[in-house]
Amino acid sequence: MDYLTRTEEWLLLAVWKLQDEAYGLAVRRHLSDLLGREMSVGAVYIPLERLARKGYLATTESAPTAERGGRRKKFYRLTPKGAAALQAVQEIQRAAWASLPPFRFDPA
Amino acid sequence: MDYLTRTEEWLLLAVWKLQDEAYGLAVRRHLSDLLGREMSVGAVYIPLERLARKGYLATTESAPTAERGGRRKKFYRLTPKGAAALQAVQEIQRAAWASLPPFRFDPA
DNA sequence: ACCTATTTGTTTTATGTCGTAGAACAGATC
DNA sequence: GATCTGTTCTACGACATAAAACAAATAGGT
Repeated sequence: MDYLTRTEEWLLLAVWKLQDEAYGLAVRRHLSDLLGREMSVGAVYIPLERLARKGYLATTESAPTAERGGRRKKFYRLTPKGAAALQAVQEIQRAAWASLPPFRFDPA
Repeated sequence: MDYLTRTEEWLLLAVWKLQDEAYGLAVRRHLSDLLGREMSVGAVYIPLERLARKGYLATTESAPTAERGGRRKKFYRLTPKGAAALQAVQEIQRAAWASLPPFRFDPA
């Protein structure tokens, strides 16, 4: 596609919004919430890693936290390249939705 | 995904905009134009057929026209179901982009 | 009139990437 | 050790794409 896919866009936006709390499961909760439907674990982690590999996200490992099950988290943050990709796709979106005629459907 | 993919969205919008002239190659030209990059033939026809199969588009065959290479065209038009799917995905988009903090990147 | 090159259009084929569910694994606290 | 939070791995279906094949029409020279 050369442009971000939709899930890629949503993941980048989730990371952006969550700021310092953007790790896998938090992103998953955020998006499940947004979409009104549970996302599978793989549907989040795999694309996140791909986005990191491509330079749209940067990662840092946290130290383990003092919480029940407090395993070390892998935090993501949006890179300038990621922000640029978001902007690019949003501009296309705007253009694609611009100046549509009114919707009519004539069964025929 | 359960939501339209991005190419599906763009294809539906192109069909919508082209109205009575929405056949494969016209859609391809329109989108290549919009995206500023040539789309392959398959990248248009295959998803279009899938969208028709799923009920987002309806099709009608034209009679051959009196033009050079005037082979019969296969016209698509957006169905109410297609319009509803577009609206659904657009609402999620709006929500996803809402209330983002300002973008900052601390290399670190 | 014919014949073949060209044009417009659609279908098919093959392949790589993406999306997804779910199980497995890891490491911490209770 | 049971349980909780978190990440990685595995396997498979769906989607995206390029390019070739196929189809059916006209154009134009002879």
